[in-house]
Amino acid sequence: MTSMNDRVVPPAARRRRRPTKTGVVLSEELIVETALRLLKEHGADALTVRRLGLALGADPTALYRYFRDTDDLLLAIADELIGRTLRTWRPAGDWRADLRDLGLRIHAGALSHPQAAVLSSYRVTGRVHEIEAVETILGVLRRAGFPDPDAVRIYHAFVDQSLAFAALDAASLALPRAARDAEAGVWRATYARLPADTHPHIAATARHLLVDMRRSAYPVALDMLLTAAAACLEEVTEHAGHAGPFQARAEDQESARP
Amino acid sequence: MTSMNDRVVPPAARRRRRPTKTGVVLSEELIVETALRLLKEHGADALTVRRLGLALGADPTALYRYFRDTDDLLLAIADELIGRTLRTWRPAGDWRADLRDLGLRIHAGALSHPQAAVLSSYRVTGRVHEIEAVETILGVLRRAGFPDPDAVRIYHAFVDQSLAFAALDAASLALPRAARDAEAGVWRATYARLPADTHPHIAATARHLLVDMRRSAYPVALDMLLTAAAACLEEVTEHAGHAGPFQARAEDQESARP
DNA sequence: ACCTTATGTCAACGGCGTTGACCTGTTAAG
DNA sequence: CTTAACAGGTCAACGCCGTTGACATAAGGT
Repeated sequence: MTSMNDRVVPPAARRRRRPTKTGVVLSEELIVETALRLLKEHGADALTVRRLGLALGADPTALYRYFRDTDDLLLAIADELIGRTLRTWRPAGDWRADLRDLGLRIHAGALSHPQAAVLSSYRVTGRVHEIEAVETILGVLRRAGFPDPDAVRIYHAFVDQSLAFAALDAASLALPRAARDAEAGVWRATYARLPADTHPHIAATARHLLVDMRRSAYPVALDMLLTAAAACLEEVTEHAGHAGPFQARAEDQESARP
Repeated sequence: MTSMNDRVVPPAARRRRRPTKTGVVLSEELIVETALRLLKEHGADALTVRRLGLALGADPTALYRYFRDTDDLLLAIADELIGRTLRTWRPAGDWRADLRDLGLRIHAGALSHPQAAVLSSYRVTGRVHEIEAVETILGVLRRAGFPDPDAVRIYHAFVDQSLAFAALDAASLALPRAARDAEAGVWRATYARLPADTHPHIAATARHLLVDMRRSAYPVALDMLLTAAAACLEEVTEHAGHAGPFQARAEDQESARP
C-alpha cells in the first residue's frame, strides 16, 4: 500500500518539524485550514499548490511531505467539512426529525464553503469523520426498525441526495457574479413571458415558478424522501418479512458506477 | 457584448472555410462531435485543446476561431447533450412511468459524457430544449391532477434531483483512473473491516453496503420521490381543497401576490 | 484579376502538478 | 554533551495545460 520511498509519513510518526524559511511550523491541520481559507476568500481557482505554499509561507513542494498529491489534500479538506457538520448535530431520538436536521445541516455546511463543497462532495474519503457519519446514520435507521437491506438503501439515497444537492447549490453559489445574475434573470425575462398559446403549462404556473425556482429544492426533496422512507417502514412493520419497496430493478444496473 | 477583435465569428457569417493542412474542413458541429467522441472513447482527461486539435487534424488553436474558450465549447457540448436526451424520450401518458423514464434518461445521458455534465448540469440556459423540457414536465404533472403549487414544487424537486445526481455520479465517473480505483477499494479495505465492537452498525450491514455503494443511489431516490408525489396526489384528490404536503413553510416563503 | 479578410498556423507566455536531488535543523542514542 | 541519522524544507527542472499575437494564404465578393 504505502511504498518505501513515500514522501508522506503518517501524522503519528511526525517528530522533527522544522520551521520554514519564514518561520512557520507546518502541520496537516494548518495546511487544511489554510486551504479552506483560500477557497473561502478567493474562490475555487485559488487553490493551487503554488498559491497554497505562498499562503503558508513555505515552499510549495513542502506540501508533498504531508499529502501524497493534490487529490489527497482534497480528501482531507472534505473530511474536515464532514467533521465540522457532524460536530454541531444533536440527534434527539426521532429518526425522521434527526435525519431531516442532519440533511439540512449538511446542505448548509456545504453552502458555507461552496468552493470546497463543489470540489469534494462527491468523494469517498474513508477517513475518520466520514466513517463516524456512516455509523451514526446507519444506527439511526436500524434503531428506527428498518431491516438491514432497507437501512442501507435508504442510507445511500439519503446521503447521496444531501451531497448531490449540496454540490448543485454550492456550484450555483460559486458562479461568478455576472453569471449568477444572468441566470436569475432568465426566469423573469424568458420563462415568465412565454405566451399561453405556445407554452400553456409554463404560462399557467409562471407565478409559482418565479417564487419556487429562487430557492433550493432540497428541503422539499428531502421531505419527500423521508415521507417515502416512512411509508416503507410502515409496510415493513405491518407485514413482517415482506421485501421492502425501492428494490433496485435489473434494468437499472446499467446506471451503476463502474 | 461581442468585442470587436473577437476571434469567433457567428456561424451564420461563415463563408471562407478553408481546409486544414491535413485536408479537413472544420465546423462547429464537427468540433462538438469530435469532442464528444474523444470524451466517450478516451475518458474525461482526453478533452484538452491540444488533443482535440490532434483528433481533428488541425492546429489546436484553430478551435479559437469557433469557440471563445474551452468553457464556451463545453456549453455547446452540453446543449447538444440536452437535445439528444429529449429527442429519445417518448412519454406514454402515465405520469409516474414517464417521469421515471425521463429521469433515468437524463441521468444516463450525463453519465455517458461526465466531463460535460459536471460542468454544465447546474446552469440554467433558457434555450429551446430546456424550455421544452420544462413545459413538458409541468404538463405531465398538471394533467395528472396536481394543483399548480404542488406541480411546481414537484417539478422543481424532480428536475434538480435528477441534475444533482447526474452531476454527482458524473463527477465520480470523471475522476482519474487511480482515484476511482482507490474509492472502490476504500469500501472493501476500510469499511468492510471495521470491528463490530467499535462500529456495530457498519459491521452488521457491511455485506449490503459493499453491494449497494457500488451503484448510483439515483434510481432509489427517484422512486422514493415519485412514491411521495403519488401519496401527495392521493391526498389531494381524496380531500379536495386540502393543501398538499411538502408545503414550503412560512419562514421560507416570499409572498408573491399577483 | 484584385483586394479584403476569414481562417489556419506557428511560436511563445505564464501557470499548473509533480519529481529527484540537495541541504539542514531536530532528535535520539551513546 | 556529542554526534550521526534522517525527516522535512528547498530548489531546479520537466512536461503538460489554455490562451494570445503575429503571420501566411486561400476564398470570394467586386
